[in-house]
Amino acid sequence: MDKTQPSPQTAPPPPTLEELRHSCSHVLAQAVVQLWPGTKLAIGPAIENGFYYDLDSSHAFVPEDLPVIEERMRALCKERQRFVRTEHPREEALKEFSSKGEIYKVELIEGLPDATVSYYTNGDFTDLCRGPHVRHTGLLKHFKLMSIAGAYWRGDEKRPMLQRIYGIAFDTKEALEAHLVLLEEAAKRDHRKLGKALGIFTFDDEVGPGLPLWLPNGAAIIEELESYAKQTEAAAGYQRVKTPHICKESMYLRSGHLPYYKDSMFPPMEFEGVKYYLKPMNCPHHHKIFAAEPRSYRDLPVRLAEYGTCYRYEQSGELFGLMRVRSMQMNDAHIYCTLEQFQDEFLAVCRMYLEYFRVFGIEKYVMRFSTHAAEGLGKKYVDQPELWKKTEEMVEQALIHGKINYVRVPNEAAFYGPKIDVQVWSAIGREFTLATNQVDFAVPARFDLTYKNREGKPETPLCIHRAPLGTHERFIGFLIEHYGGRFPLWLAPMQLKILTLTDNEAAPAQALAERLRAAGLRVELDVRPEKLGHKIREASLQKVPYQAILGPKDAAAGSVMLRVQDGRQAPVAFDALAEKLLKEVREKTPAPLIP
RNA sequence: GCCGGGGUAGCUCAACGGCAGAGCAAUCGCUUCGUAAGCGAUAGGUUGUGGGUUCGAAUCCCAUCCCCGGCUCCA
Repeated sequence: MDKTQPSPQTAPPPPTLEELRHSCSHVLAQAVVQLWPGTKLAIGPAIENGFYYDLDSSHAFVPEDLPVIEERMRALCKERQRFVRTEHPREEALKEFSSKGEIYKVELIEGLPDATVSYYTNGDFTDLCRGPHVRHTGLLKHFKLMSIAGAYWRGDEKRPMLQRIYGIAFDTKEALEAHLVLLEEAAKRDHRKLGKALGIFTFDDEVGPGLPLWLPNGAAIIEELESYAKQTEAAAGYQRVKTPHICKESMYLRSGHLPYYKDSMFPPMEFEGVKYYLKPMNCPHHHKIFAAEPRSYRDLPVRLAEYGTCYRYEQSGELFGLMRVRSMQMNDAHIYCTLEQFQDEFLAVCRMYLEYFRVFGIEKYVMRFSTHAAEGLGKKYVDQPELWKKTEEMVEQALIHGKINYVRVPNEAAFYGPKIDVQVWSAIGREFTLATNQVDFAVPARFDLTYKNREGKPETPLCIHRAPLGTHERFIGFLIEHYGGRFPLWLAPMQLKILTLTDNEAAPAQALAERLRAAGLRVELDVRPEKLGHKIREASLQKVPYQAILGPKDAAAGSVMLRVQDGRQAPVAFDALAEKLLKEVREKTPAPLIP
């Protein structure tokens, strides 16, 4: 009923998501201050998919507060208060906020370089904010408060912990609802939930947190992944090695890991006066294999691969299902090569990634290229700054040359070289960090790794650390969510379930199962005296790719009715069944096929 | 590690100071059946663990372990 509404020609552009989200966080703070006067305000930025506000209140927020706060926010929005931006000299703002005891705002202003700072005011509420905001609160409609959480002030664990309230905001009702549907869908696909329901893995209090136990169905997936990886690596000229799970302290002192990563390693065990550590990575062991024999430039590149089990003492609060664990099986390999060979080797690794993405149906990916700190080389730098820079240039050139989709992220490199994190997006658009690769110029020298060059002089090789399939733990966690538990035939723990109609089919069903198993297929039998609908339901809930229905008519015809979960089906002769399924397994068909 | 929320049957959950329950799964019987739940019966528990308060504790308090949402971290 806004009579002053401007004509369409002069209508202001619709608010952007950033404006909506900033404004929502402003109104959130306003509502909280009204409900709990004296709450100190910290910061309320717009974030991907939403916004949050950090608050320091004598009131301890509980989830039940969220609807109360949200109701107050909606009341404020109904008032259609204009947001008014004002500029104030820095000193004046400092004085004003310190007089109010807004210590966090004071610190924020102190960190701002500009001579003036901006406030946004609506009604009687004013907040320090850079903006931008929407014109008035009436434009804020499609938002929802989601959760409360603790957050360290300025992300520093040594500083006070504030209370953070998260919300989401969109420009349309449809977008908000779509996002909520996505969250629901994500919850349904949660690998922890599906992993349990499908009998893939479990945790046990007495085994310990972060130490997954792989159940038979999980082990079946592991075996398939591993054999695929081994096949791929063999074809790419990798050699397989095996190394122990522990080693002496001196190796990690030499590698340089111990000073940096001691906190993330399980404490050492000591015997015969020597400390031994569980290995948190395979690199030093592989370096020792490289060093085990004299190497010539003719031998390079040397590619050593191992599905090595590593142990990392992740903090208890960091553990998360299969995604962050304390024992992990890595699809690891180290490539030792010359500077000249670097680009080809690096791109071959990238191509292996792309092939994996294709096979697993990963459509969106990005390589995060992590370099050294922007200013100087920082503490992580070991020695030889020229070589460090050169390595980064080499990596970046290889990425460009190979037309690899990458983004540059400064200051997140490993201590021995630049890092490439592989981000992928699952079928429902959730982001995962699957794997991380490093280019290492530092550690081979520390291990005195050398090869004889053409002139017979010793030279230090470059080392590429690569793990395209990451760890079994994280990769299978990703696959569960990516496929929603409906694995392609080659990975499915149970590939086919034979469902009988009457007792008369029990014997032929058993014979067929034995035949298929002998062919190498994972087959289960359901001969219980249950109705077919019941059996189909159970097999569907177990997400078995194929159901083979065997009734009197099928038995007479010498075939089964091969059914997929969505109900499509076709008869397949006993004699043709194994080959049909094996073909799909060989070809790694993404979804079950009905002839 | 930090802030907050949780932990009840194999699973999903109820009971919230007064006899610990339901559905599904399981077991046993009946049913021999054609495309996502056939019928009946039985069994299933030291309410995560250890203390405390109380006539009485799943319920209130303390400690501890584990899980969840975040923060921090992620070689």
